[in-house]
Amino acid sequence: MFFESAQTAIARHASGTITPPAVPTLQSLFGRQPIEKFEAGKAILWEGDDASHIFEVTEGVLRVFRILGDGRRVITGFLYPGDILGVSLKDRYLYSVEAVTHAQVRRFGRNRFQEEISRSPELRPQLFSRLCDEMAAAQDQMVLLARKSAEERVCSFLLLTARRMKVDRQTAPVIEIAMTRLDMADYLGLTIETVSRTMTKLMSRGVIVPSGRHGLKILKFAKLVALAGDSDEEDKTGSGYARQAIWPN
Amino acid sequence: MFFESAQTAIARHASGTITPPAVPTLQSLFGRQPIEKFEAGKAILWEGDDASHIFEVTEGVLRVFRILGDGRRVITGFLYPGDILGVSLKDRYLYSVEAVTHAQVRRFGRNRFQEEISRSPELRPQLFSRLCDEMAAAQDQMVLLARKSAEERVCSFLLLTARRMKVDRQTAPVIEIAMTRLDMADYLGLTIETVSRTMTKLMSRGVIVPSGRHGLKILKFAKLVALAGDSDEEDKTGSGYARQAIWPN
DNA sequence: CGGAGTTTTGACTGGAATCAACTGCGGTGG
DNA sequence: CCACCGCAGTTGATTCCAGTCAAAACTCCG
Repeated sequence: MFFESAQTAIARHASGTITPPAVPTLQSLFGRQPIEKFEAGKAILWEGDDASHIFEVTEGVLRVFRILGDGRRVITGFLYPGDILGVSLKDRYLYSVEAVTHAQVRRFGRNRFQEEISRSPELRPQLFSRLCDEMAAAQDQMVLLARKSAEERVCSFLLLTARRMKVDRQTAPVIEIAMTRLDMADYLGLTIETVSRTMTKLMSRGVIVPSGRHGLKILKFAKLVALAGDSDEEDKTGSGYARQAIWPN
Repeated sequence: MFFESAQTAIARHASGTITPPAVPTLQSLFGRQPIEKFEAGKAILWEGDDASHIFEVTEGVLRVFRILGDGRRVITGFLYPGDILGVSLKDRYLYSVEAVTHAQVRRFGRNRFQEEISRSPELRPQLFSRLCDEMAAAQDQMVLLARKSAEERVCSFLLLTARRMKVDRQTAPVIEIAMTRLDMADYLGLTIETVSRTMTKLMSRGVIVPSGRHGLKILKFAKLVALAGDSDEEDKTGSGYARQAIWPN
């Protein structure tokens, strides 16, 4: 599977003897870069900054967001280990990025990154594929924000989180919600009160139950899917999600 | 300017003697393809279809949309002449596209398109640039849908339309609203009634006035900008918008 | 234990949705 | 030519979902 193999390559690099992987992956580019650590709440980059670097998340969760003039915040996405940050860029970053939890990233100069990309016919389709995934996620989010109710939004978010953690839906999966209610609200276009109320309702209906500090056990997966609203969508959980890259060399 | 020069290349191709442009552009790829016409309301492609072609819009306006299981529709964007359609794709289209007005497109096989892209170091950065523009637009839209009021949404839409028509803001520009209230509503995450009421209010305040069948004259441009809500944003009207492509060969 | 930040809960409000009636316009055919 | 129809758009009355305001409860630390 695409993501797995990339992760494995990283792991090899991080631990022992460093040998270039047989097929270069986007992540393998970052393998030799030093790890940078950020505590929760610290900024990795700011909207409007000179877009000088590309980042790979190696640990933790990040939030990507923009702020309206009067302080309204919109979180456009969360980043997890294995995600790459700053790929879709102009000459300045389009958004700010902060650590939600303690987090680690590797950094790669943009010019060098672009050289590598233009040199390598293996890397290019991977990069295209990433951008397309990002676009697909953005469109899902537009659908959510434009037409879904509060409950549908929260359920969609829980399912998205479950998907990112690659849980299998059979065994009452436990997901970790690393972010605060405020982060969730700013991601879902709601208020913290509405998020809280909706979560409470889902718990009282036995769809989910708390599980430890930030954990949530999904008791009724099918119910959650139904409540998420996009009934026509294919099943995106599991291996079907990581499709072959369609872009040629 | 980036877009202008591309358009000019197309125009040359369409009219007389066909000579390859000095620097190939994405649009010049489409120059020799036959023109296909669609009447208003007809579908160009459907979500889930085999993503076999890339399109260039040469005339008219298209809507890009997705449908929730129960019929709710979300328009994720509109396409104007010069826009390219189907670039950000997996093996299946992520959305449906219909003609809003009578429209014309040129079609290019995806495999051939990908060959051309991977062969040409001039074309690749242009394609990346397109994808990045698309991402930027998607993020603006997420901000709009997540946090803006009905009035801010409508004003943002009018400004976006003005920008796409490259009007200059000094001379009380007239914009053409080709789409119906329903299209606007499904794009802005509102209902037709709310769109209608908001437009009426803007007219009664003298911000805009009707101008012919589908035309709107913007009388108070600065007011419209203020009402659009994103006060921190830079001025995107005019030449500053078409930046240099940042991607190298 | 205390205090700050986060989350929950409750009462109330408000902006947009809904439901419904009406207007205006363009096309069509008697 | 104009009466009629259908559709897009407007306007009004009412509803309702999520926002706002406020206070209490919980959690994590030092």
